[in-house]
Amino acid sequence: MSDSASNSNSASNSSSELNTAGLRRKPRQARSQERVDRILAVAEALFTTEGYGKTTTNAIAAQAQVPIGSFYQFFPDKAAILQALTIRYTNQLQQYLKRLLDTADVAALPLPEYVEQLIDATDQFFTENPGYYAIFMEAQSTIPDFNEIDRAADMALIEDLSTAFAQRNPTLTQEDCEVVGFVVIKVIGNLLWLSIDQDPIRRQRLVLETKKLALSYLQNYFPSNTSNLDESLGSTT
Amino acid sequence: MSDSASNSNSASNSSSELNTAGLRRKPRQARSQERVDRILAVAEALFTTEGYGKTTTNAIAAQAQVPIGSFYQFFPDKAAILQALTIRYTNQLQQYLKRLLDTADVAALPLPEYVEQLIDATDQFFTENPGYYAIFMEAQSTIPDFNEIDRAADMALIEDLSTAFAQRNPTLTQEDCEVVGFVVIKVIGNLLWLSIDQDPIRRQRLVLETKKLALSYLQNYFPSNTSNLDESLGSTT
Amino acid sequence: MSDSASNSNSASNSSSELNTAGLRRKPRQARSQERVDRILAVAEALFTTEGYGKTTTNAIAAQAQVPIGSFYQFFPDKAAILQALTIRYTNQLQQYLKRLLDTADVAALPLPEYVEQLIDATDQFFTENPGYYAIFMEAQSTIPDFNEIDRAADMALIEDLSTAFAQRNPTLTQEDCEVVGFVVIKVIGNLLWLSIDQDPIRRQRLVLETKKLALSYLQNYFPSNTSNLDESLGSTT
Amino acid sequence: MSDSASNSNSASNSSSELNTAGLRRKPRQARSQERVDRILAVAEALFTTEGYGKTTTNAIAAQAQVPIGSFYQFFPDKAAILQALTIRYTNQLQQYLKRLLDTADVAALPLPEYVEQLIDATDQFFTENPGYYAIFMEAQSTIPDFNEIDRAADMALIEDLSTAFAQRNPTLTQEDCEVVGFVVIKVIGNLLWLSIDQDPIRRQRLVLETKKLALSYLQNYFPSNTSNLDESLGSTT
DNA sequence: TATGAATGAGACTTCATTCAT
DNA sequence: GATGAATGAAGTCTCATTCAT
Repeated sequence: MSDSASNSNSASNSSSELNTAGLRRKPRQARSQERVDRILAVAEALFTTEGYGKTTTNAIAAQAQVPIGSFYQFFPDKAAILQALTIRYTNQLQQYLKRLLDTADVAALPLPEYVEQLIDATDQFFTENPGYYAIFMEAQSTIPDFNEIDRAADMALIEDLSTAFAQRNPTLTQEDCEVVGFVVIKVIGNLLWLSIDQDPIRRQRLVLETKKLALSYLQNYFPSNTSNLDESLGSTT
Repeated sequence: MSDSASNSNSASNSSSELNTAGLRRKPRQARSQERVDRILAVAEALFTTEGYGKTTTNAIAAQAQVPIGSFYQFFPDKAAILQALTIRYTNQLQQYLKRLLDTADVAALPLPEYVEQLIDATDQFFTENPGYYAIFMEAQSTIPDFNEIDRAADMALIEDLSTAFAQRNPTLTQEDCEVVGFVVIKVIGNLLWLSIDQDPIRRQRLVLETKKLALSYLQNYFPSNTSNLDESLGSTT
Repeated sequence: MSDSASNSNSASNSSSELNTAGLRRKPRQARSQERVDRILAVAEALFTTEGYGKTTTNAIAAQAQVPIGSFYQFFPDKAAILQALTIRYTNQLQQYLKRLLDTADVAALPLPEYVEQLIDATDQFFTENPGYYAIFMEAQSTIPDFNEIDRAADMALIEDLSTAFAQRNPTLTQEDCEVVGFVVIKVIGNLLWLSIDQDPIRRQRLVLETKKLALSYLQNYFPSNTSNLDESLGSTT
Repeated sequence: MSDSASNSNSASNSSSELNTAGLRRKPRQARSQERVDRILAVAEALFTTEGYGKTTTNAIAAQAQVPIGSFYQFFPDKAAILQALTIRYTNQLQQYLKRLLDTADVAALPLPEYVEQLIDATDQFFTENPGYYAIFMEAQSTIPDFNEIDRAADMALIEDLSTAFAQRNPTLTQEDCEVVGFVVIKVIGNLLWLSIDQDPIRRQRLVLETKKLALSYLQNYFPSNTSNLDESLGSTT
């Protein structure tokens, strides 16, 4: 409470910026940030298990052990928390993939391996964050103009990918890179999310198909000498 | 199911069955059917423009000129109407595509043209039914176990596609056909829906990319001698 | 909806119209009307004793033994009940005075006696309806544009007076009559209301002064041969 | 109180005393006094435009650039500010009229001119302080026993008038003077306030009627040789 | 069967006031 | 003394659903 220093490492720093989006008041003090974090964590859980519509702000506040009045000091309304959650998620995924993509080895990987890494990473992220897509979709249908709000957050992610693409094939226009990045991100996200609640075997198959899909598509833009997909990705079980 | 000829004798039958899903009472009389139709039409409009959460059952009933009491004779609760809507939509899309796929000419088309037709048809359906995907997503996050409910409706659509695939390449297993059908349907749906509220130029580009994506992917399962995608699909404007 | 005839007598009509103002739904059934009446009665009491701000809609509904949901079926919001109350009051006062003024004897009375009757009647009305003015003032400061809303209701009252004036002195313009009516009504109302919570002696004096004031003023417009006010009104105690 | 010369030595004294009423702590320092003044100014504006009920203490404090914590060091609660405002207003009006009445020339004026000056001054005060009456009425219905609280403040004003009356007609008892003062003050206040939001022509007429009313009434207590009201007040435009 | 007035739990949100810093 | 984040009781109002007519 009275601890004077709490931010000597810059790691937590970036994470604290993430939660700032859509907030009414930027929580400067450590306790406030903890509260916001608790609120988001509880909200994520409730939205996922009960659904957005059936989750009440009072329930969120109560479970997060934050007075409802304080809740509304941080979030202007119920929808804001949904928005904060999606933005936080998008940023987390971006960080997650950025760490992967920025690794020199990965960037230099042949396309098939590259795709495999990308998709495995995304898959892992989804597994670790089961609420991601569900919350995304809820936001989609609940928040007016969500697409525009989201586009900004999404952009960072797509641009990272786009940059990697541009390095891999300098002849592509920026437009090309962005569109391809958009398609890849969205398709992977959709397919992996659909695979989540399937039985393990089918799930594994869907992940494999996702890789096949992405790779086949990307090869249009990154021609290589690898001609046999099955060889590079391994065959079906 | 795989019979290529669509029988004309039980035409009205299938259409009346469509709206039966999730209904409390099968409306036998013409007036009831009209009412159900009006309810669905109004609900579709309101869900799309206002969002599911902000649409009240009373508003739906009022606009559909159906007494609220009667409303609850057809639909057990608010969610049921969402379910009925998604099922109706899925069936409509299935009918829509079935009509296309069942045409002998189309089935015999080379893969690129086939894909093009499939995607253009889906795109058109989305354009004509702007609420489709939005309602789908709402159902996803609102109705518990929606995926399982939906899977049945989806199945018919996927099976149609699957059957077409089997005819095109008899060496594929049924499992393969179904998975590929699932992937194609979902990916096309997702991408086309994302393109809907984009500006025309970007939208056109996304449709093109969708075709590229689907074709590249399908060529893994339907090898042919067409090697140049751009030739077969035409280049960007 | 299907009731073909419902307005053969005009007597109860006017009384039922009174409470209709500002209502969300016109209560057609007897039970509904009773409820509205109970709500108004309870609200009047609570507004007077507790004040408008401290009176809750739930308290009103509870004391009136009307479910809060039903309450909001009749009144769109808390302010509407205030408005209904003021309009009802104005109408009641109008009815009250009209009955007096319409009496042939009264209309023919010399001005001093006429004024005396008018003020005594108003005083009695205020005594019988202690909430009148308080609620009026609350409405004044709570409802935006209340003055305009009120003006209509007020008009009837003023016009009755105005008509009586015109008969008494045909040389007056309508404009004159209305302004004088307005001044008399407002001044009497204000002064009598101020006298309500004073001790009896002072109160009686204030009523007397009110009569003196009104009479002196009116004599500007209705010259007569009565020259000594004290004679006609009696002298101070 | 009735001394005709207004002392110049304790000028700032009186002004600082004005805001002291109902305050928790007498602000000794200049900054505190500024703050109280700012609070009152902002509150007056907000109460007038938004209404008392919809104005929050936090909003007042924020707009007055006074920390909410400090706010509560000056005012025990929200109602206190309303009370302070009314008392300040009453004092201001008293000062305003006192300055007028204390002028030897005015006191010696014939009754019609005297009344005219009094009413014009009051009218001007209302015009310059548009929130006066509204805030008065709000206090009336919000603060319990406001009448008693107010009576003290009012008394000074009435006593000034009462004194002037006594000088004008020494045969009147003090009781008479006070009652007449009360009636005149209240009636003028009420009528002028009602005229404020009317169109200019009607407003002018109402001011004229107010003069006629007051003069007619006062002539009962101050008989003179002026017999024609219209001559002395001028005729309508 | 058809109707729509009635219901009331509970949703979201506000704001006067406090008190730890 | 000064500050403003924190508080939570309580307010207004909604709406899915029922059931008496």
